[in-house]
Amino acid sequence: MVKNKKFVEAITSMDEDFAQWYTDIVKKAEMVDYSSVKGCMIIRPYGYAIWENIQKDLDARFKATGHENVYMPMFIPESLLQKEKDHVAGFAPEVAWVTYGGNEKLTERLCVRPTSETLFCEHFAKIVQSYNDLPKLYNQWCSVVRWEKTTRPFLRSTEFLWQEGHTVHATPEEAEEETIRMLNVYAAHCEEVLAIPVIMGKKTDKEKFAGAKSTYTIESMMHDGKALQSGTSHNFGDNFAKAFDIQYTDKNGKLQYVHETSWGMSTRIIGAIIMVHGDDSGLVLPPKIAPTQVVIVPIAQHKEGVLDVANEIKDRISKVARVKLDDSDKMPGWKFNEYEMKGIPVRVEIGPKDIEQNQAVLVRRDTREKIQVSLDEIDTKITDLLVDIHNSMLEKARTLRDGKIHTAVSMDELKDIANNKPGFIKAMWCGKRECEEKIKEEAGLSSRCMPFEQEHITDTCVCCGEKAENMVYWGKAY
RNA sequence: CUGGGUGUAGCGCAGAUGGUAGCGCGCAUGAAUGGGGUUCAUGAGGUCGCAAGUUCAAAUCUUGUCACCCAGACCA
Repeated sequence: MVKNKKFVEAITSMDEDFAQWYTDIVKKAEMVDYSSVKGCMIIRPYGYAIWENIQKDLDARFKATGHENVYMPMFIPESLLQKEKDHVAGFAPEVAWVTYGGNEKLTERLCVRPTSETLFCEHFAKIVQSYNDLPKLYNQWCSVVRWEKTTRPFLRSTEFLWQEGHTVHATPEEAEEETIRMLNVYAAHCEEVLAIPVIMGKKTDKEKFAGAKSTYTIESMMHDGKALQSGTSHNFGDNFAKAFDIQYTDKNGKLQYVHETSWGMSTRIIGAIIMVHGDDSGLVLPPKIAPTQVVIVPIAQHKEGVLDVANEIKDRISKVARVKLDDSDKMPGWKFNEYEMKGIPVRVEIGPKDIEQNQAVLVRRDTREKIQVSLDEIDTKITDLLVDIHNSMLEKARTLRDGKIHTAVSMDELKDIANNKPGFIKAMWCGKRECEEKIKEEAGLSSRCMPFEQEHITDTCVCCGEKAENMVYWGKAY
């Protein structure tokens, strides 16, 4: 293969090797670096700035729905973790343990939180006594540790950043309402901010969270057709309340168990942003979370007046967008490639020829379309363009995804599609775990969710032929 | 955890049968150039992942170990 030496920094084509393409992007867009601890990633300023923007939006949505932020310890005593049996069984295999404090061996080992249900439960048990204390709507931003066997930047790392919401309610109805409310918050965030279309639905029992009564999910599809669980919301019912003895006195003076929920979204979503929107030139960032929304590249900047005009328009654009002016001594072509790699939504080119005509060239990252605009209206044009870019990114992602959703009515068809066409497969399911496991084994597909928007494909289960209960999205997942 | 691959300068790589390390890009300085990774000159930068072992001598051979990549299994 002939490699042009000028393009040594170029990334692997996504069609050639999607996994390698992903790795190239996270490294070359300077989002992460590897650390010396297995599976742990260093989130570099550019990656972290994206996370901060995600945080800002989500946090506002949480507050708007009445939630308060708290912070729990990162250590959980073994005995506390043990209290809910399904929960321990689910997490124990991937937990990191602290056994020494200084030089002294601990009498009880502490686990580094893989999630904080148990800590919240212990706390809720103390602070909830009466129906007047309910609901408690808490959230925390923190990192958690899960000793995963296979790790990849953002998608699955040993330590990762996330938020976990934990709420307790007086009634099952309120808990269910909260669970769905937060799922909707996630879906809205994904579509309105990240331009990622999602499928909302319920997890099967096999796939639900350890200790939950039911788990709801938003599933998104990556460019290679694989699924990424992008956020989950769990209704615990009174499972944890019983294990941790979280009771309150109701209006009638009777003791009742609380009903609890938890919901989370993590830095994993950054992996989705990369794999949903990215292309062979690098990242394509949704404008709302792009650390820099507009980059100005002056052309022939040493020439009289160019930088003055560039600075002038920068000041004006800064009132409507996060803007950066690159007046470094690199070549314009170098800058073009660099900022495409970084996924900056809009590039402004301004050179002597433009200045003569009182104009600038806008180039949108998603379509690469070049637009000439008068300097007089550059700020309003950019405002509109950022909105337009968001909308067309969402539309494009939706179209791509829908083109990769197939339907199967028989096991043979299911296997055939699984082997030959990347994407999701809609198929009917009887609800039995055996069938789900058989589909995993024979077709390599896991159930992604039972979507809220059900379709009737056939009357019978794609696997066993017995009466079907639900339409399920099946797919290969990250 | 299973199978395959990789580890030599910031990045990408070359170093046959052991003899003490090289190329391209990048970086620094200067000059020209500037609308898609521009050019020339000069220069800096490496205990060859780590640890033992064999040897007069190890990037090279042996063993161990750590990390990363890929495919699976496991799993938010």
